[in-house]
Amino acid sequence: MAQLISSLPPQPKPATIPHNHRYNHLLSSLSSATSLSHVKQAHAQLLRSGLDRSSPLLLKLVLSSFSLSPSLDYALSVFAQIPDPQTRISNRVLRELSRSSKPEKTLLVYKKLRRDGSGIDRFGFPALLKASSRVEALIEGMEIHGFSAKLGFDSDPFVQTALLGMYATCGRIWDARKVFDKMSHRDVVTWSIMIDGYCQSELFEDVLVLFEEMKSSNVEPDEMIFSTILSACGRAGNLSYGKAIHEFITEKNMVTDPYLQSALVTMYASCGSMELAQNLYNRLSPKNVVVSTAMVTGYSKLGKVEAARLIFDQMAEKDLVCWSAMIAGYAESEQPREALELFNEMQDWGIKPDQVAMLSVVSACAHLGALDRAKWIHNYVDDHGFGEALPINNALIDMYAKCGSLAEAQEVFSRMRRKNVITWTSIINAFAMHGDAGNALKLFYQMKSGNIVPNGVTFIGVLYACSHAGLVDEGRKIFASMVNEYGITPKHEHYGCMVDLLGRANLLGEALELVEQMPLAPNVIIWGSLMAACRVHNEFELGKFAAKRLLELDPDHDGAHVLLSNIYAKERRWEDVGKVRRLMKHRGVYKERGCSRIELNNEIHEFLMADRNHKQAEEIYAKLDEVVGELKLIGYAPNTCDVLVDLDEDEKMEMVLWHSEKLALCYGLLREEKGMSIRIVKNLRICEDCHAFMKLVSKVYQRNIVVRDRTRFHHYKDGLCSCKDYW
DNA sequence: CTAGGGTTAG
Repeated sequence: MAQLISSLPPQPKPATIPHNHRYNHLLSSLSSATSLSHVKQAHAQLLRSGLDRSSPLLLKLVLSSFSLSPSLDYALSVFAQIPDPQTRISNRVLRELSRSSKPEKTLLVYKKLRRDGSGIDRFGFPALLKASSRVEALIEGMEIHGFSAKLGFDSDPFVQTALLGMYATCGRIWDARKVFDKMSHRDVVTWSIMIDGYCQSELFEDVLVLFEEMKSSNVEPDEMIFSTILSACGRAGNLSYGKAIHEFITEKNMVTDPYLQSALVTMYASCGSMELAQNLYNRLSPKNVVVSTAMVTGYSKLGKVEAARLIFDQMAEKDLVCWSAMIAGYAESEQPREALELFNEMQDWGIKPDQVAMLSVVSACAHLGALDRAKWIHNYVDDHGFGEALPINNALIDMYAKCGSLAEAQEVFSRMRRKNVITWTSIINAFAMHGDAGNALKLFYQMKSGNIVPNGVTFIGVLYACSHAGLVDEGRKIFASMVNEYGITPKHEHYGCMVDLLGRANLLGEALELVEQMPLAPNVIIWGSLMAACRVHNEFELGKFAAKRLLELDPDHDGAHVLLSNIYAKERRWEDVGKVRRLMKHRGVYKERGCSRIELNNEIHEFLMADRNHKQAEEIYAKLDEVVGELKLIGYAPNTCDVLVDLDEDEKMEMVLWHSEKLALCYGLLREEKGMSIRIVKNLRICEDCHAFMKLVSKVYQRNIVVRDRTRFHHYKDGLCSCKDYW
């Protein structure tokens, strides 16, 4: 057919070809067109043949342009050339646009139609409203609502359902409900949008009530509405209702539906019960990719990444989504090396990452904290066309900051043409975690003057910065403005920052007052912050109180046990010390083993505490002896107060000296060129002794040392640390 | 000619 079209004479002779022949010919050309150039040729013929008012042909032309054009622009220009398009043509254009990748263009066409006074009927409104929902354009949606009412279409059930959906996706659940209540006829689709709206607004109780109402109004539930309900059960953590729905579905023989299978697995996983998910999964045969991926994600989110890997390895065919689920699983389970390894393996299989997969990879590298690897990934991002994507750039800022390079984080930030609240939050947080409160606050004010509205996450970074710089009044003001100016309800994290802020400034009474007055029940974060402040300021009584509250909530919290036993030791209450120790032994509480990484020549070296597995272990321990000797000359004495196990003082001293960050540091001293910074990433918080040790080494050996611990960065230079000894 | 509303895994 392509041959036929291109061999047509440029000027068909109208006189010799009958009208309906030309009509049929063009119609069949358009129907069989397989590329945009065919459509363009047919378009040209259409214009020449005098059939350019024939609406079936024009409709066919518009539809072919939409389905064959790589961009929507050609289709839109075809549409624009139609002098006075019939309503059914413009309806189709609205429909195509509203489902396209550029739904906002629907609203532009709407405005044009309104300007031209062209008709929009009850078939056009659902498309317009769908477009408004997709871009969350509430104002436009309401205007369209008004217009549809003026024309009397707001009593059409399809228009009403679309209105309902528009309000629900724009977060206006009560406006949605108003439309719903006015409807005289509701079918399963109506109920399903309404229920999904409640689910999106996290009104899970209402979801279940509504579902009961639906059943009693004799509307038969279908597969789709069950998957909506199941997701509500999962998000609400309502396992018993979820199970009931499962039984219901089983009775109706619907468990063969792949959508429902994955909805069930996701529901069980969100309720924390992978046993039930696995139970169901075992009975499925064959198992499709989607449900297997749901299993992988379910296990990963519960921290059972090995179980996830087992499912993953058993999958017969693997697509991009399941690869990225597994990569994200490792990235979020603190196994960034496995995540990056898997990413390489995925590429070996010839699977190209998309933006979502790329985000997991960037985040894995952020967890890893390896700067050279970060630069490699940044290059990869640019080379594979992700360099302009906003979410990717936001993740790059975070990655560079967590790999210790504020400069590169800033570089990414300043090159970005578009910035959103996440961009600003990321750069503010970057400065905050490096202890540069001045720049963090400067950026915060810059952001506000640029009319970017901060959200709850932004304030965590800003308050964190204030706390670590001792800016008490500034912090108080900002906390107040968060509540009063921005109407953000503080969460535990915010109160935790405030407790930290006050605690650091030795305003422990005020910190306690805040804890007692806050409307939330204090959790592990809050008591942990208070306890840490007490540790720094040697506030034994309050420290014991906070540690005990913490242990009530988390009986296995290692830090609280350590603090309690240390305080008892300082008070020479040996019996209590013994009690705590026995309790810990009984409960099997022990500190997560310290682990530090250092990257040298693109290779990542990992050290566990007291690790002798490294191939240069001998040299490293010799270097350690040398460094310790050197430091002792200027007054260093190992400080064993953070050592947890019950040992005599000499043994404790050895334990402290074998902390993983000291081993990594010595390896860095051996291998890293003079003048280069030594960068270490640690899984736990750095202990007092290692902190003092790093400071001294930075002075004696004239080295800049950068240590990332569990919560922040320490930059050591000339015997001082950027954290000013509070962390 | 015959158009419109709701789903699944990262």
